[in-house]
Amino acid sequence: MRFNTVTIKDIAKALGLSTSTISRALRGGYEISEETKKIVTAYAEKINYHPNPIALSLKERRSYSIGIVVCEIANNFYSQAIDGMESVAYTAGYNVTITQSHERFDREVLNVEHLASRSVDGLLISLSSESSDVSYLKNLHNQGLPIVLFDRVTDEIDTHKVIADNFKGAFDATEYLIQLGHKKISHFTSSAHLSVTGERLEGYKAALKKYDIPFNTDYIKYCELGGSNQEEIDKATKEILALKECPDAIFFAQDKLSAGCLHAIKKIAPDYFSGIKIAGFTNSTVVDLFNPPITAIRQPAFEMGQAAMELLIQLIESKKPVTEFETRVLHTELIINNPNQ
Amino acid sequence: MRFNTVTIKDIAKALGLSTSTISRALRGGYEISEETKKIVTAYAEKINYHPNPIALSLKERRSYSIGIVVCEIANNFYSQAIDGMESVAYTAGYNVTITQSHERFDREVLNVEHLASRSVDGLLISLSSESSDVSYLKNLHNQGLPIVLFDRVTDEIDTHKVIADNFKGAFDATEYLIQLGHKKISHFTSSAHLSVTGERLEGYKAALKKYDIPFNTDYIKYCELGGSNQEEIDKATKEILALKECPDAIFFAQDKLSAGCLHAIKKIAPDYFSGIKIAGFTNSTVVDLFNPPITAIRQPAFEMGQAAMELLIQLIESKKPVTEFETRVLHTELIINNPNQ
DNA sequence: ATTGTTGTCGGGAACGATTGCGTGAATATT
DNA sequence: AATATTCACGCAATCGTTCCCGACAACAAT
Repeated sequence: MRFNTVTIKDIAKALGLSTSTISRALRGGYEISEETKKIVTAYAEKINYHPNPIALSLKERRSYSIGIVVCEIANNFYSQAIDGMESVAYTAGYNVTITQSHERFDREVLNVEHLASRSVDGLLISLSSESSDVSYLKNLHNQGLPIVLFDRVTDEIDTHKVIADNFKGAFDATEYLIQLGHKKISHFTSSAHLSVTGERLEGYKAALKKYDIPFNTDYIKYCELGGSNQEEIDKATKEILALKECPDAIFFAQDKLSAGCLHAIKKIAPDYFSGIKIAGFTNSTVVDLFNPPITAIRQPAFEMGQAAMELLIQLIESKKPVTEFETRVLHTELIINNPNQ
Repeated sequence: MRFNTVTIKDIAKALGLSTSTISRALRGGYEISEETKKIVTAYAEKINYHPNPIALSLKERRSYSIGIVVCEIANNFYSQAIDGMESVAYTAGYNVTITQSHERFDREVLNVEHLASRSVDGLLISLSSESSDVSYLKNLHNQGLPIVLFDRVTDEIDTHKVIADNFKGAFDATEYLIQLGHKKISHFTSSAHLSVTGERLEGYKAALKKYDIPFNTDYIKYCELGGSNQEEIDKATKEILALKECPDAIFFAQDKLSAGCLHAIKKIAPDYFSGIKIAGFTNSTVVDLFNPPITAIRQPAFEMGQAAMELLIQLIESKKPVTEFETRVLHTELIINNPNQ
C-alpha cells in the first residue's frame, strides 16, 4: 500500500542477502538451501511481505486481471452472469474489473480501450444495443487480446462464444401463450442489430408458424434503447393499444422492456391490465410477485458466466495460438407464474 | 497491448532521440523545443502510442484506480450507487474495480486485501452483514489507505462517511403504516451489528412511541444473512404468522427481505396476502408492479455514490493529511404505491 | 577572451520483482 | 593431488516510464 510498502529489498537488507536470493527463496527456487529458505520465508511472514502485483505485471507483461463489459449491472441476468465469472476467476487466481456501457457505443469503446491499455489479460463482453460496428474490437482481437463474447455476440469476431438458446426460449414462450388460447401476440424487442434480437424474433415467428398464426409486423416493436428510455416504451405501448386488433398477449425479449411496458400500460390504460398475458426473457427473482404475473424465460446466467470465463482463461493460458473456436449454447427454462392465489 | 506494444523507446529509436526527450516532449516539458515536440507528438499519434499505465503505477506508486466493495451488485441500491461513483470517477480520470462480498466477512477481507495489494488509490466500502470486526480495515486505514465508508458504516474508523437518513426513512414509513390504521406492525431487519439496522430500528421505535403504540419484541425479526437465505426468512415469516396477535403490516429494512418475505407468505399462507400492508427500504424500479404493492423508502443511491466518490478523490488528492472528517446524511423519499387500479 | 545564461537534449538511476549467467567454495571424482 | 561437479548465492539486465543531473552548444555580458 501507499505507505510503508515492504519490498524484497527490505528483506534482503535485513537478512544480509541479495534480492535475487530472496526472490528465489520465496518462490522455492531449487538453488537456495533449505535453511536460507526458512529464514527468508519466516521473516517475510513476520513483516507481512506481499509481492507487488504492479511490478509483476510490468515484468511478466500480464496482470492476472480480466475485463468485463456489460450494458448494465442493475440487470439480474448480467449480475448473475458476473457472479458466475467471478467464481471461476477467483479460483483460477484472476481478479475482474467490471465496467458498464449503459447501452452506449461510445462508453463501450471507452471501457474496452481503457481495459486493454491497462493490460487486462482478456476480455469478456456482451455488446451494447448501439454497437453495430465492432471493428474496434476486431482490431484488438487481431492484435492478440483474448476475447470471449457472451449473450450479445457478433459473427464478425472469430472466437469463443457463450449464448443462451434464444430461438428455443422465444419459441417456448410464444407457444405457451398460443396454447393458452392467444393469437394476437405482440413482441417487444430491442435494437435490431443485436444477435439476441434476431434469434428471439425467429423463435417467435416459428411458433406462430407452427400454429398457423399469421405474422403481423404491426405487433413487432423495436425499442432501440433496450428499455433504458421509458418514453420509447410508452410510444410503442400506445401504438399497439391503438391497433384495431389490439393484442391480448405480449412476448418481451428483454427484462427491462416488460417492466417498462407494464408501467406504460398502468399509466395509459390501467383497465387493460386484467386481460393481458405476458411472457418475457428475465432473470429477475421477483416477477412472480408481479400483477399481472409474468411468465419468465430464464437464462442460466450464472452458468453462462462460468462457461465464458472458463473459455477465456483457457484462451489466455494456452501455449499455442488457438484457432478452433466453439460456441456454447445453454438451455433456457420456462417458468410459469400463475396469478396470485 | 500484449503483442506489438509500442513504447517510448520505439519512438526514441525511430526519431533518433533519447527516451527522456520523448517523455518530456509528450508531457510538454518546458525544456523541449516546440519543433521537437511537434515531431514527437505527431509520430506518437501516428503509431498510436499510449503510455503504459502499469509502468506508471510502478513509478508513481499510484494506479488511478479505485476499489469498490459492496455485498451484492444485484441490488438496485448498490448498482445505482456504483453508477454514481463511476460517473464521478471517470470524469476525474480514475477507473473503478467493483467487487462483491456476498455478505460474507471472509470474502470482504479477501477483496479488500486484494484491492489494497493491487495498489488501488482508495477504497469505497459498504460493510457485509457479517462484518463486526473491522480491525483489518482499520489497519489498512492507519497505514495510509484512503477509505470512504457508505451505507453500512462503522464508528471504528475515523474517515468520511456517506449515509442515508435511515432513522427518518424508517420513521416516515412506520408513521405511514400507522396513519393507515395499522397498529400491529412487524419489522424485518438484517444483522444486528450493521449500522443501518440500528438506525432503522430506532426510527421504527420512535414512530411507535409518537403514537403510543407499545413496542413488541415478538414483531422484530433479525435475518442475519440479510435476505440471501430464503430459509431464514421463511422461518421468521412462520413465526410472526403464528403469533396470536398476528401483524397486519410489515416494515422491511432491506430490499431482499421484502421480496423474500412475500415469497414466504405466498408459499405458507397465500390467503394472508390481501390484508397485509407492506413498506420497506428498496431502490427497485418495479415494486409498484408488485401485488401486494409495496410502499418504498427510496435512498438517493446515485447521489450517495457520487458524494462518496467525491470525498474519496478529495482525500486521495489532498496534499496534506486530512484530519477533519465529515459524515454526509442524505434524505430518503417515501414512495407510496397504491394497489393496482 | 573569459565567464555567465539560456535553450535543448542525453545518461542513467529508480520503481519492485524475476532470471540468466557468473563465481567462489565445498565436496566428489579420478 | 589435481580436476570436476555441485551447491548457494550475487550481479546486472529487464519491463516502461519519469526525472535528477549533467553536457554542450549558442549567445550575451563583462
